[in-house]
Amino acid sequence: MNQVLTRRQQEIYDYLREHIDDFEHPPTLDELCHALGLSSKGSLHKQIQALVDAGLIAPMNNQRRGIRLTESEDHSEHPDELPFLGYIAAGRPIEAVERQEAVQVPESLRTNGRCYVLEVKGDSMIDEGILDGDFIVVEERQHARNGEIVVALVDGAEATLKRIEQRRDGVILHPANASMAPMKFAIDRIRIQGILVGQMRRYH
Amino acid sequence: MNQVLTRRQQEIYDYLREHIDDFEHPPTLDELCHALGLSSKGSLHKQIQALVDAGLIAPMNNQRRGIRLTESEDHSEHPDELPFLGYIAAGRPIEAVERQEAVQVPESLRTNGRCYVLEVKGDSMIDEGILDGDFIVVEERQHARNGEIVVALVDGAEATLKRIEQRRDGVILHPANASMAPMKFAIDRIRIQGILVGQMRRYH
DNA sequence: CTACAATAGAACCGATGGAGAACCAAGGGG
DNA sequence: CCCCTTGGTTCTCCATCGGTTCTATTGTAG
Repeated sequence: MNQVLTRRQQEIYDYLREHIDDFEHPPTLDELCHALGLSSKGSLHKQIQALVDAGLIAPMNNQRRGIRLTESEDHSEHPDELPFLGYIAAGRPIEAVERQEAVQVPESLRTNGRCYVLEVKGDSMIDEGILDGDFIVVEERQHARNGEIVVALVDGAEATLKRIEQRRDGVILHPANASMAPMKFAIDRIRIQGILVGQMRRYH
Repeated sequence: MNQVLTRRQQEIYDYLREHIDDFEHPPTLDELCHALGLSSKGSLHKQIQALVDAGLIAPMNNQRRGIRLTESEDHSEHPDELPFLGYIAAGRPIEAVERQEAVQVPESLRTNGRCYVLEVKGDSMIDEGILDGDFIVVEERQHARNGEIVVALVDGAEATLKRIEQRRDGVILHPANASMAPMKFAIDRIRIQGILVGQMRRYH
């Protein structure tokens, strides 16, 4: 069963991991075809079947309930905890914490995607109510919609937390601090690492 | 018993979770049919039966008006949940929520005392990074140290979230919003209801 | 050239959801 | 105590949706 995926299979699987939650219900083959720009559900079915064989998609034996990813079992033991990866400060790489810890995060502050927790250092997002010392919940994702707050990697080195605006001719990162100016970059200098989905602060 | 729901079954279950409280009594099949736009209670019954088999609806053996959701067993013991009491807006009493709900709150955001959760309305604490729509965790307590952020009751009527300064001759409540001024009260006009110990925000 | 991935498209067919009728049990009113 | 209403249960019938299978075509790597 476990074999290597073809390039297309990998593409489709990646697409599913990212977008399966965009669907109201688990998508049918036809819906997925449309979303992927295919026009033959027969073709798609072959790819899906390969992913089923690889154990990545729940097999649906002639049932009609749409396509679901197999549950990743690594969430099993601590369903209410997410990994704490380290500290993020504007303009420096994410400073990883030496030994991986876990942080309790309520369901409502996360998504179904892969999430992790960072602690914010610095005041670059202070006007959005994100303060030094706050914990943020980030969903691992490579694409963002304009206006979302993202963890972005500049030149593969500096990590930063900013509101993003993606244009044809470049990417603008907007800090939320009156004393800092937006910065514009060529598209290929920016890599999105995740999207801000939650935030927590303690006062004691 | 436990199997995956079909699309329609999921729809109907979602509908029930959402609207079952709209009915005066637990609904009859006919009422549900009407609400769902069906015209045959026989058909509906088939779907309901599937949900019963899936363990989501309490089996109703020939009882009338017997459609009830099975208590989600996760209500049983949730040490990680706190009661959600309602909304707090500066200058108004706490607006209690009709039916008490619970909110997951990580341990790190609460204390050992009795805690509860409120949703913030308004911008009076914006400069402390507490925005409209944020959830705050409050420890029930009658006394505060100066500088703590408290839920205070003014004249037994208005609830408000402010940083507190207690002096010999009165109590000063400091908003965290440049456009609002601190207010001073006689000591006996203010009753402290709780202390801010945590805060959560969701971005999705 | 051969092998294989990828797609289009048609054809197939069984699961699903819905209509409607018949049946049955409980309760209320006379 | 009987009858009628209300509402749950069971049944058959049927259209359609959606997963599956097949074949044909094209592109590409070896």
